[in-house]
Order: sequence, then structure tokens, then C-alpha cells
Amino acid sequence: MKKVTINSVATYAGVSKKTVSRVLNNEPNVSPATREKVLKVFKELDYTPNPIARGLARNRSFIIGCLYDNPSKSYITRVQSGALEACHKHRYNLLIHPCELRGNALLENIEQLLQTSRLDGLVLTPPFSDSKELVNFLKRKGLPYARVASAMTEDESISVRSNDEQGAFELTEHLISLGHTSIAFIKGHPDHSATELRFSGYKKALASHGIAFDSKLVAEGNFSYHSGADSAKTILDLKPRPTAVFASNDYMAAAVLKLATQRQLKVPEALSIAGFDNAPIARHIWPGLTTIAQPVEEMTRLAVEQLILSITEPPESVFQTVLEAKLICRESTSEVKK
Amino acid sequence: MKKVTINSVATYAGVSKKTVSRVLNNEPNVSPATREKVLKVFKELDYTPNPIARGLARNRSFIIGCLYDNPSKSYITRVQSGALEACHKHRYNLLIHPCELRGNALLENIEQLLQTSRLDGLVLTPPFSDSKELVNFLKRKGLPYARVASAMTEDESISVRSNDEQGAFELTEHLISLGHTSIAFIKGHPDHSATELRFSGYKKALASHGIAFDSKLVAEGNFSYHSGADSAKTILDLKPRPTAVFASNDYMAAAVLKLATQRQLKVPEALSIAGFDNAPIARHIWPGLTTIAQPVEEMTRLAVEQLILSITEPPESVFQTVLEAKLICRESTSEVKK
DNA sequence: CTCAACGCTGACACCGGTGTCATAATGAGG
DNA sequence: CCTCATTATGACACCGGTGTCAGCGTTGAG
Repeated sequence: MKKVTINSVATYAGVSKKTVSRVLNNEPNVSPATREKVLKVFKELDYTPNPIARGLARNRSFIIGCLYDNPSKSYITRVQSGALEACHKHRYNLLIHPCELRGNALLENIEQLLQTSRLDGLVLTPPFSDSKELVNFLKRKGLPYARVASAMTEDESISVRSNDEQGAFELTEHLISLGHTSIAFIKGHPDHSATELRFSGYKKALASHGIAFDSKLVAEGNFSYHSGADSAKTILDLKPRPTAVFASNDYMAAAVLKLATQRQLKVPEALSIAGFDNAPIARHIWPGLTTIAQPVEEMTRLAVEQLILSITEPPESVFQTVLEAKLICRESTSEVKK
Repeated sequence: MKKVTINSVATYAGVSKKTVSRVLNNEPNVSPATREKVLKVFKELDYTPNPIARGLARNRSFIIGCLYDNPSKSYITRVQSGALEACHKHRYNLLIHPCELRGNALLENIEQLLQTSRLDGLVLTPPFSDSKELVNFLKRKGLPYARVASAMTEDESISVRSNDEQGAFELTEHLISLGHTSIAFIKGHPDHSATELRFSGYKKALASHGIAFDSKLVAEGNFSYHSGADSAKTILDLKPRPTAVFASNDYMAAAVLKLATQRQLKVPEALSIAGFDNAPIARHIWPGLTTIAQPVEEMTRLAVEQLILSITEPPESVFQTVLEAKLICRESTSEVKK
């Protein structure tokens, strides 16, 4: 099976390679007859252009990079899935690049990534989407990027996020409506802007229902299951024990549930537990976790799609999109026992 | 910041670009003095070769593709992690490509992947690593590939797997040693070769301890949580109810645990449950799941590493590696109640 | 009828590297 | 001292596309 290049097509069709190129790229100024002829030869020879050669000539790689540092596998997978959908739609490919936000080697690491891969653009997921340092670096490099799930508004680049504060507000209101007034809260990782938003939604809901905020009910987590387990211990040891726990994500909520179960504490009868994200684990355990579902795939898909468009077209106007989060009620929350 | 190309380096160093190229690739026949000089200019100008141009000249992309179709996010993430490690070590990048094994569009899909990305090689994870059709297709195309976690031995290509049968044998023996004689089994997805291996390990362990195999105790799953939930229903409705359940992966085991808990069936007192894979969920739930841990990252890392080496060097001799699986005991299994 | 404008096409350089080969310089052997 | 093998180097074509520009035949306005 010998290679079919643009030259063979040109020879076979009896035109110049430039004309073939024009047909390939749907450029104007090709007569319908010629276009037909070339297209027919494409089929006959089963020709597909070499993206590498094309990339060299156009200084493009047709590859988008995806940066993440996130303990949640399901989150990562959802991000990848959304990004891939957008990439494939535009005949781009996706290169994944997990790395650590902390660690002074970040910029060197990214630098090397850019050199070995010549990405056309980069999708930043939390916590990278909140890193000013990184964003400025990319701006200096002139590399297009899009931010997912970031609340950083100073940077007017492509950004798609969901309404974390509103989600947290609704979830807290849900608990309040069930009669809870002593609701513990486990915060997420301080590097993620969602952490403050969710916390803020929690506080605002308390305030709007006249419940005093109590900092003793707040534990510092970092989105990992492990940190949730630590926080759970602190919270369940409180006297009096809160009647509900709102963890900033489902993994930490699962950790609370595990400890409660170990301690023979009935959930939700003796303790209501709520999470955030609607991760798979939320429905894989008993009782299932009441949580907030975010359209992660959709967010990433939109971000990548806008990113790809911005690469080819001048970024006339940039949209900062905010999608809705949705409350999902399962068995882990119930009315407070009188 | 203007571009630094091989030409600028050559001019600046006062040598030809071919000599620069030689230094770049560590080729012989460059005098130490010249080499020094060129290397110094590399530093001074902060030069890095353009992988796309290099790729065009050498007909290489320095990209490895990773194919998967697996419901387990944690498995996918582990696979990616191992693959990335090997890629980065050799300055390759990783392109992910989830797709469906079923669906007649598979080969077309792969074909298009190859055309839009010009991969240098492909890592196949289950169930693709077991697909003869795909393997033959890749052979025809002349695309190097490596198989992960496949028991298909007819194909003598690079393959790294863990000892599924041995793992299942040990896990079953563990249950038997706890006094269980009525052990239900939930099978995995029929497309995965691991499914038969784990089943076989289970049967061999029964046989070696003189316990009669009972096909009524076997349920058909497909590795998904959902299929585990269905199987759980079947098994827990059996009369007499088995005293232990061995699910072919942790998600299905978690589903059994969920149903048991819902039915107020104490685990492990009234029912022992064991899984396979040591997925995160195995330790995120209570009681934690007794399971078999496989070195998934290591398997993939080895596979990709061999794959990359085989691309540059003629594949003198191909290794089929088998790594050990390890029993991990948690709280979900205990002595059978007399 | 003339000439500018336009549509279509191909020649050619170029993207940034690598492969092939010729040539000059050096050193060993007779 | 001459011959031949060996090392060091560069000229040049090439990988497979795209951008620029010039040339040519048509067309339409004046």
C-alpha cells in the first residue's frame, strides 16, 4: 500500500497541487468542474491529507491540551469526555496533561509541554483555571486558552462555569426546609475558586433564613476523600452534634457517611448528609447522596468549542458562560428528628 | 519574541543546519569542539526543535494513542497515568481516544483517528486488547501497538497483563478459608478476557477444596455498577441465600453491598462480599471491600514503554509480561456464621 | 471596441527539520 | 612521499502540505 500524497492526487487529476490544496480547504476560485474532478480522485485514491505536513505549513498542530490536577477521577473523565466531543467535531485531537499546580516547576512543565507538542490551545480545569500566574504566562506566550469552572472574572478570556454559589444556596435551603438549623460545612481545596463560592452560597442561605453562622461548624477539607474523613471526625465529635453535614463534594460526603455508618449513626435519621458534583459514588452507596449536579461535560464542551473557534477566527467578542447547577435529592437527607 | 529555528542556530554558530541537526540527534561524526559550540548556542538562543517539522521529515508524530471503552473511570485514569509516565519519559505525548468496541463503525473510527493524528503507536486496553479484528487491522496498517490486560496469547505482540486467574483463585480461597462453601459469583463483561480468567480462578479454587460448582450461583454481569445491581437482586433472592458473593469487579461488589444494606442484611456478618480491582470505591464505602489489587499503572507503563522502544528499534524479541495481583483484605469479608 | 476587473490556475518559494552524497581534512600504512 | 581509509562538514533535495504572485482567458462597463 503506497502512500497517497497531494502530488499523486495532482498528477492523477491533471491539475497542480495548489489546486488540490484549494479543494481540500474549500477555498473559492476553483471551477465546479475541477472541484468535482479532484474530489473524485480523492475517493478513488482514498486520499487523506497529512495533518503533520499541513501543521508545518500552517504552524498548527490541530491538538488541544487539557490541563488538570484533580483528585476526582470521575470529574477528570467527564472533563475529557466533553473536551473530546468538541475536539472531534472540529477534527482536533486531545492531549491530556495532568500536573501539579503547586510545585515551582509548573511553568517549566508547561513550557516543555508546549515545546514537545506545539499545542494550538489549552483548556484549563480547576485549579489551573484560577491561576493568575498560569494565565499570564499563557498570555505572554500567546497561546489561546479557555477556562472551565473558574470564578476568576478579572481575566476576560473564554470561560465556562456553573453556578456554584446558587447550587450551594439551594442545597442549604433544602436542608433548612427539612428543619435543620445546625448544618456543618466542609470546605474544598483553597486553590479552587468553587470552594469560596460554595461556602458563600451556604452562608447566604443561612443568613436568608435567619440562622446564625457558626464557624465551629466549618471544617477545612481539600476535596479529597481523605480530607473528608478527617473533617468528618472533627464534625461528628462536636457537642452538640450538628444534624446535617454539607460537604463541598461527594467524596468528602462519602467519607462522612462512612464514618457515620461505622459509628452506628443512622443516615439520614440521625444525620443528614449532602455533597456536591453528583459524582458516581453519590449513587453507588447507600443511602444515596443528595447533591448538586453540574453539567461538567457540557461546560468543557462549550469551552473547547469556543477555544477552537477562537484559534481560527479573531476573538471578536469573548463569552463568559454560566450554566445552571441542579439539586438532586436522594436518601441521605431527611427531616430532622424532633 | 521571534522564532528560533535550526537556521538561526546554524547561522549564529557558524555551521550548517545539517551539523546542528547532527548535534540535536546525538549523531556521531561531529567534532567535540563543534558540538560544544552548537550546544552553547542552543542555550543562548533557548532553542527547541519543532516537533512537527521533525515529524514531517521523519514521518513520525511522537504521539501514542490510548484506546479504551471501559465503564470504570478509576481504571481509565490509572491507565492514562501509567501511559503518560512512559510517554513523557521518552518525550512522547499521549492522545486519548475512548470509543465503543461494539458498533460496526469501530474500524472506520480508528481509521479516521490514524488519519487525523498520524499516531506512532497505539495502546489497547480491554476490551480492545482482546479484539482479533482490531489487532489484525492494525497489523495490516503496519501500526505498532501494545496490549494491556489481555489474555489473548495467539497474537505475539507486546502484551502486559496481571494474573487474573491466580488473583481470583486466591480471593476464592480466602473466602473458603473463612468457612464459606456457598459462594456466588458475578461475571464480568463477555468481551473482556479477564472475565473468563477470573471465573476460571473461582472454579479452580472451589474444585481444589472439594466444593461442587453450582451454576445457579453464577450471575452474568458486565462490570458496570448497574449490572451488579441486577445480579445482586438475583443472588440475594436465592434460597438458600449464599453466604458470600464474589463480584468480578468492585463496582459490582459495591452494588451488592448497597442492596444488602438496603435490605438490612449485615455485611459481613450475614453476607461476605468481595470485589476485584481495588478501585477507589472499595475503600470509600463501609465496610471496605476485600478485593484483588492489580498494578494497572505499572502494566500500562511497561506496555507503552515497550511500544515506544519497538517503534525506534526493530522488535527483536517481544515480551509478554505477567505481573502479580495481590489480595487486599478489608471489612467486607468475615468468617461464616455457624 | 478597449481596457479594467475578475475568476481560475499553476510555478515557485517556504514551513523547519532530516537523509544522501560529495568533498575536504586528517591520519595510518607501505 | 604517496595511497587509501576515516572523520568532519556542508550543499542540496526532500517530507507534504500552504502562501504569494503572476499569467491567462472571460466578462462587463464605458
